[in-house]
Amino acid sequence: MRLSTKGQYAVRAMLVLTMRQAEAPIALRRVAELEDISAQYLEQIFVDLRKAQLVTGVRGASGGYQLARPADQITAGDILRAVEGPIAPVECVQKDHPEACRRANICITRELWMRLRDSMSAVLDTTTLADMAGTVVTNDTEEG
Amino acid sequence: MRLSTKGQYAVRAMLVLTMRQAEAPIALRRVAELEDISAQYLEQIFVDLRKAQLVTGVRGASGGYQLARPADQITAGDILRAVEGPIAPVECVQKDHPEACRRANICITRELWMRLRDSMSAVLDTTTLADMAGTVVTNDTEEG
DNA sequence: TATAATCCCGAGTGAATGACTCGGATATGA
DNA sequence: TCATATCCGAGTCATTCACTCGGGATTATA
Repeated sequence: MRLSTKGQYAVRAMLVLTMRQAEAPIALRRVAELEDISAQYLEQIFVDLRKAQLVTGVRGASGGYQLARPADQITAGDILRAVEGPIAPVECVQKDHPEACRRANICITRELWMRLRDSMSAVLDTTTLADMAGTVVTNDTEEG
Repeated sequence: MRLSTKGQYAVRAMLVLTMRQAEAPIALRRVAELEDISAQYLEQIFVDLRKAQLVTGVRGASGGYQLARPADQITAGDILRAVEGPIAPVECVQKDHPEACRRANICITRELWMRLRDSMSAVLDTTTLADMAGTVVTNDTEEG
């Protein structure tokens, strides 16, 4: 029942983009340094984030990444779904699941997993990057 | 963000014990048959459940397993913690975690993970076996 | 117009985990 | 005594995780 580092890194990286939001895009390498994440691994993560249209990449020298939407319109759920797939404790309660398993109608545990999924979504889908950035005590993001 | 099959099997197995609760203990092999789970794998799961004092094993012929407490005093959280460890989306927000990570005080994402953890616990720790068994429409547990 | 900086992309890798299996030892009711 | 159980440690095989490697395409800037 653990989040992968991919998910954690993605949220942290998105928060860097949020807090350093300016005219100029910020380079992946810079994000990696600030958050102490392997740049090459972070690259893969940004591929997912870009495909999910959460960030836009600017190529060429002095390029980088920017949020694709305002920070109050991107939730933690958006980010996690982009890099980790559907938020569901078990496969049979995925929102977009094509077919239910054949014991769905008699499955007692299914209701539990649905309620668990919903309680997770409730937190993740209502917490935006702006919310999170707002809780910061204006510390630097650098290592402490 | 997926539960392992171990956790799912554990809950299903405990529900079998709940619903077939009688004088006699029920054999592991029977539970495995009813729920279509590998008996040898289920054995490992019952080791965890027994160590967590959620079930008691009765050895010898016509032995088996029983709930160690009434079904309304065992929660889904008890079961999952027994077989999967602490319920926490990331390590740094485990309830029994010995030391916080060194960036805990400046870590923005930590609060999100704590809220996520709490929302998960809220569901899992308030749902008992009795609750779940109560929702059943008196169908047989056999495959359908 | 070089050139360095940057994003973009597919593939590979080594360790860890997940989901089991195997082979037994121990206890006990019939 | 013997079949039926729980108990227990170890082994296996596939998958996933958390990266690394080696390039190609694009673009500001010197």
